[in-house]
Amino acid sequence: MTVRTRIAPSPTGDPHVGTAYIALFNLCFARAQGGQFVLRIEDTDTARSTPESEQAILDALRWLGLDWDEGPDVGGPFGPYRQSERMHLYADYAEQLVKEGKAFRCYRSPEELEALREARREAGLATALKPADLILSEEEQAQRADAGEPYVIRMMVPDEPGVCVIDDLLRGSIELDWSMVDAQILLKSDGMPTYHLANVVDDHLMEITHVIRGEEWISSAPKHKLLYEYFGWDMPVLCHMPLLRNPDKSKLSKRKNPTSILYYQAMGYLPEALLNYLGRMGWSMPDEREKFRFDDMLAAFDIQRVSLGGPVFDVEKLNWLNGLWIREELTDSELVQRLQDWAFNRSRLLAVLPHAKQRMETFSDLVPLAGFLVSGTLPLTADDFEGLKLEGEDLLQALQCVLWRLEEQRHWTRDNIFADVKAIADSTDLKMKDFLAPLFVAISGSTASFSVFDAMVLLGPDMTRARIRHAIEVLGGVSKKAIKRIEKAYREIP
RNA sequence: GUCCCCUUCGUCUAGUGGCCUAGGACACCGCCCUUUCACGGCGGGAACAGGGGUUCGAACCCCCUAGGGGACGCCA
Repeated sequence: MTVRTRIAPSPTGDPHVGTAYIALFNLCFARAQGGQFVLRIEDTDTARSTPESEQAILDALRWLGLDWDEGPDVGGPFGPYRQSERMHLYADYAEQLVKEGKAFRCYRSPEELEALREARREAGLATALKPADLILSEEEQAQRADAGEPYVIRMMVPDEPGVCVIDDLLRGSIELDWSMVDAQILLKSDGMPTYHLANVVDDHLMEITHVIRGEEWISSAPKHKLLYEYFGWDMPVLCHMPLLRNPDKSKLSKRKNPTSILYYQAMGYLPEALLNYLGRMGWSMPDEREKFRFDDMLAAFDIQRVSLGGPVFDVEKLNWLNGLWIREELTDSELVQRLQDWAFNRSRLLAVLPHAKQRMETFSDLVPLAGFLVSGTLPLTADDFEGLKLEGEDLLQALQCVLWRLEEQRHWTRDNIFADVKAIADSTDLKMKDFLAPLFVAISGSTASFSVFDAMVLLGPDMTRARIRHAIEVLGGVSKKAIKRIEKAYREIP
């Protein structure tokens, strides 16, 4: 048996630990059976996916020690959907389905769609829009086509009651109601395929035999199964992994937890330990060992040992495990090397020194001045924010707004960060200087520090957000009631 | 709201009908080690969501209820 699995991470700007988690299990599953693991980054959302973000994912996975095989390069990891010569592939397949009556052109506008969904909601029906709801009269269709209105291609789906049976490697048969399955868009009006079409076409062309993906995909499996049937292709074996969770059990998200691999890098975790920890999420060694290498995991791997309850990502246990790795697996000289590679290297120091140099009188000033750049969580207390112009509820609101704004920032440059912070500062009647003071404390632990914007650039988005989040916590946190009020104010900021 | 998935200590988990008076790990608490803090060692509290079946026997199989999560986009 040749097993090929693949991963289609969604680059939300940074390499997500959830992506590494799925990649790890794909890799173990494939290799344990002598198969291949083919990595493909699949994001047809051109607004957010960039060659840089895709490269960052590959780099992060390599840093963790994961690797992959070169498969038939149908998608290929480097922005395949932006390559225009490949674009027609998906359009061709979509057209083929239209010709066969298995898909149709849809000229409905977003407003019409919303109205249709609303009507269904009111009628107490599922909001899934069916072909019958969407298809226009022939005259109307022709009229909109002649007017050159944009259209999408949607797949036909059953309208009559019934269930679709999906077989899952871990969960057995899952019965999903066809009433929940809408006439999924296959080709967007910009000519891009949606995930659903691209995924099925690519998996087929790449001869993928097994798909291991997150649980959030279960409900769209019927669409995929239907597409395989429409095309007359064999469907891969499906396996849905549990979702990594925040401490409150919701799906792991950067609003509640650092999710970027880059953050764990910046915090100074060993890649071996982080990978080890991910291997303990929903999985265990037969002998219940806590500490193991990737090779050990591979040798003992059995997909049936995956437990289905969504595991909470517990930073405390990760910390313990990382400490264990440092103490037990690294010699002193190896540790020296790791530390040098991590932050005490030439290029890193060169990036920091220009900011510190102006304020240095002796070498020994460096660590007090710039130590916060290589620290993790700062030892802050509410007292550190005393005596500033901004205080109380206003302070929390300011920090929360900055945090939200920065969470949306995709391009982490000094200018962009400055613009983000300024926008929020302008919404208050404070001077920039006074507005910035608490931010200094949150980011660097002191009001006397070099430019907070330079510091944020050097710290990177995830560490910056973690620091602000920590500051909010130290200040007592934002109550549910306050969050509503702040959200309202936030929305009014241009 | 509708559909689906899930449910063992606070957290990660072992457990696939008798080995379970439910084991390990993190966290917490106590003691020891120690000039301090860690590390390490020893010990402690802490769970089968609830209710019905099936069975000689149920954490494990079935049903119902409850709780949690996910999905319901021209995002993946």
